[in-house]
Amino acid sequence: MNTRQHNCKEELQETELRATPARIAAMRYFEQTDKPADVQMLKTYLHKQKIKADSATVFRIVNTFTQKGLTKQIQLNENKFRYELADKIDHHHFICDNCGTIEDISDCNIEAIEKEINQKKGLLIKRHRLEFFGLCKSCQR
Amino acid sequence: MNTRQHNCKEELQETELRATPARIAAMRYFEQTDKPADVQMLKTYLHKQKIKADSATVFRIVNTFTQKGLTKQIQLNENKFRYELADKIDHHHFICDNCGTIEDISDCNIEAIEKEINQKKGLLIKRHRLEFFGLCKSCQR
DNA sequence: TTATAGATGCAAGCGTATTGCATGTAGTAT
DNA sequence: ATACTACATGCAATACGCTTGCATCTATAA
Repeated sequence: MNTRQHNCKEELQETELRATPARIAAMRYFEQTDKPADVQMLKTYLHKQKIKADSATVFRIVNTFTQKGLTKQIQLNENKFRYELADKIDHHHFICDNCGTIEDISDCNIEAIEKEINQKKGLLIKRHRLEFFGLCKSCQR
Repeated sequence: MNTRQHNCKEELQETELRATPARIAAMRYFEQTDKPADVQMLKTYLHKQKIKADSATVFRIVNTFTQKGLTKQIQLNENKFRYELADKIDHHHFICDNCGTIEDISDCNIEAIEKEINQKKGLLIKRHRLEFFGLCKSCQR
């Protein structure tokens, strides 16, 4: 659920990317759902929007989006990448072992931990990835 | 650096796995180094130990190890899996963007965060994965 | 409207990971 | 020590994610 309403076309032009139908629709996907998408999901979504795009194209789209900082690449213990908007406030994911649901988690205050690591070990931390696995509310029954 | 000294053969037998040369050597790899290994690395290591093992076999070895709880599968933003001992005390990884060095990080106290999430959202968290990315000490210069 | 840099489709190709089947071997019983 | 059996391995085929080269198409700007 992304409350901001973007003009996908403008957003693409701001990053010097041509506003092609496939890219506009992909952008719209990311803004309308908070489920990190893999290439197959995106491709399917595009087809439903009457835009048929080759897998290679979809791979290229997510790669350029990521490179331009629009999206970011994440891994949820699958042997493929997923992508989600990069400008969402810093958050993490919870993945249900049973049903696979992905839920956003925020307010983790990892920054404090990063600061401590920097002081202790001298590592310059730029990014982090944090995922939780377990059982969601309904799968606990 | 793992200070405990295991008898790899016994350890395998305890898990009802046959102590074949390839498995014993793989086990030894995991206990002698703290670098999470991918299949290629393991295969190369085995060859250096005069044990030639097919890639399929190495994949099967890490999968059975992981299934039996000896190792665990991790992802470091590459399109492949790595494996490391499962019984190491809870820790995380730092990966240098520049040179690729992997460093262990511990004492992060994620448990407190997990407890909070459980109370707030009712999610039952069983595992987590946390990785940091940035520049290591020598690459900062 | 046209020109052109950039995007796409298609097919080939690479690397990781899995699987079926025949063969080899560790562990066990004799 | 020997033979048996269940399990492990090698090999080849296959699946899948992802990338790339090249010809074609198109969004953008002149």
